[in-house]
Amino acid sequence: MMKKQLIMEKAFELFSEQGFEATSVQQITERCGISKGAFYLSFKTKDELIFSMIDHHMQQFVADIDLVVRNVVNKQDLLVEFYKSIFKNFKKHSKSARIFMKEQGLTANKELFKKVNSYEIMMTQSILSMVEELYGVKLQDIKYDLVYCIKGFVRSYSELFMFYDLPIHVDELASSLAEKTNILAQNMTNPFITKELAQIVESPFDQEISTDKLKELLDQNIQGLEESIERESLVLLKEQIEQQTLSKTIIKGLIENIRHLTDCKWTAYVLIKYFEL
Amino acid sequence: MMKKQLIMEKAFELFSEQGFEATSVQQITERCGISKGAFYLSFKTKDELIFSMIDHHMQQFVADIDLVVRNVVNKQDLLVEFYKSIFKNFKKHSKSARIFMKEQGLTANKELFKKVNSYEIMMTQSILSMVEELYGVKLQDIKYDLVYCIKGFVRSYSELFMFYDLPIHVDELASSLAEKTNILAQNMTNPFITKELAQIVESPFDQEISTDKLKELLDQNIQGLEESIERESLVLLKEQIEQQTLSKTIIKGLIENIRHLTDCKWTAYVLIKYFEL
DNA sequence: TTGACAAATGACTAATTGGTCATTAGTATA
DNA sequence: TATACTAATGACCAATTAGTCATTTGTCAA
Repeated sequence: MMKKQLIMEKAFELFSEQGFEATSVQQITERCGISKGAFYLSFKTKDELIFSMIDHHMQQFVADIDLVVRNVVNKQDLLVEFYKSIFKNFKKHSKSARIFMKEQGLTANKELFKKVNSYEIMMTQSILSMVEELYGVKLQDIKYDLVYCIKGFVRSYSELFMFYDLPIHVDELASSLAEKTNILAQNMTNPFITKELAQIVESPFDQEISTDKLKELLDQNIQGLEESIERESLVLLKEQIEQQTLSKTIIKGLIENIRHLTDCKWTAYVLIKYFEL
Repeated sequence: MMKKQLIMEKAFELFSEQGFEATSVQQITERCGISKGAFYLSFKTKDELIFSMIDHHMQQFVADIDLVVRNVVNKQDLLVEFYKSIFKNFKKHSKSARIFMKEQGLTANKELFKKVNSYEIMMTQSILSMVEELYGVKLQDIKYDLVYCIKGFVRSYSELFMFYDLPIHVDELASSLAEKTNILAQNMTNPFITKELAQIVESPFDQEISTDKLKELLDQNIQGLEESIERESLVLLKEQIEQQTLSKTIIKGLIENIRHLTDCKWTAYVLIKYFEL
């Protein structure tokens, strides 16, 4: 378990230096200071490593956004907080963003594409639920289009973080984009993305969370922890999956208990979806 | 010359199927029905092939946009025509767009990055000049920001062409985005991208067109043509580079003569910049 | 100290890579 | 037909790749 993490970290460095296919298992093991055989004890193939890494990074990203969107108290600040969170993430993880968000297009591997795409869809859904929260039923017919605009802003301005080490003021950027978003929401009359179109785009790669997968996920988290409130929360949550006896409020509380752990962000996100909180 | 084209075409197919590094010279030559040696008669290395392909496709793209931006008669239609042109291009060349516009999967090669980046900058400058044409001095302080919004729209909505074979109505999309752009232009008060920031982002990779390179380019075009008005125009234009004796109007006309040839689009674009027309 | 088991090694394989070059095929001129 | 030339070939090379497995090392309890 420890070793897996080491490999992923070092591999990540190499990927961001040289790119995907250009990095050999040899190089990874050298930088880790382990043997080739040891690598294959942790990962069955090189592909498995790549898949794990994408999961890891995308999960962090998606979960972070969703957290902000769901938890902002003041509706007035929601947009600004959303943009702030997203660009702070870009600033912090610009390398992984560069590798995983952009590589989408040219990955030969169909499985890989599907994976990245499914996370992209989750992100889109988070944004959509934010737009609904913000503008309610007022903007039923333009909300899908607005989501695409927001995604466009994010893509375009994130370039500033990805390729240049500029001293960007995230707060100013966020409030500038929030203004733009509001202006569009209030003035747009001619949307292009309709509900139907949005559904077509989102549907084909839709991903369900199976009970088994979720349990597996929890087991992983549990194993990595010593006796603690967080660990116990996880154990309780796992029991709730098999048979839900506690109230939603209590379950929500248990999830809150684990949310602050880096490795549990994703689990928390999935649990919220699963229990429909 | 003929063979170069064949190789580039077939290689392009393979790249869009399997990706970049995953395609071997072997595979390319097999699909072309030529030997390995023959490949290395046309290109010194595999990298040279990649560079040529990027040049070829990006040149088409950039030149097309610039042409539209410069030549629309009715200022009212400018925005719509711009978007229409760009998305028609995406629709037609979705594969190359997918491969080459998504730059940074290829971070491995610094030279490659610089190349793609320089084209990106040219595109940005075309958009900027459009914005200036559209809104004049009125929007001095938000024009750079507006350019980033436009780029964002393009990126976000181009996704529809890249990954899904949807029956998109380009005209509707264009007018929808034109509306958004105008709304932003008229209501935005809080721009983020200032002139200084824009200059920092654009400057480091600035690319100059050397006289020699331009002559080389013309020679290439001339060689590929039989006796014709177009060919003679090119010859005359080459003379004008060495010693400019004709008026700007005449030179403009000569450029118009060659513009319709696919292989001369780029040359026309460069010539216009060179003679400051 | 011994024995049992898991963790880790790195030499090895088989396949593939980009690139070379002595050789051959094809063509045009004399 | 003979000569001179270029275009094209594909066997070959050294380097590198992902992945394997017989062997060694480390770590326990008895």
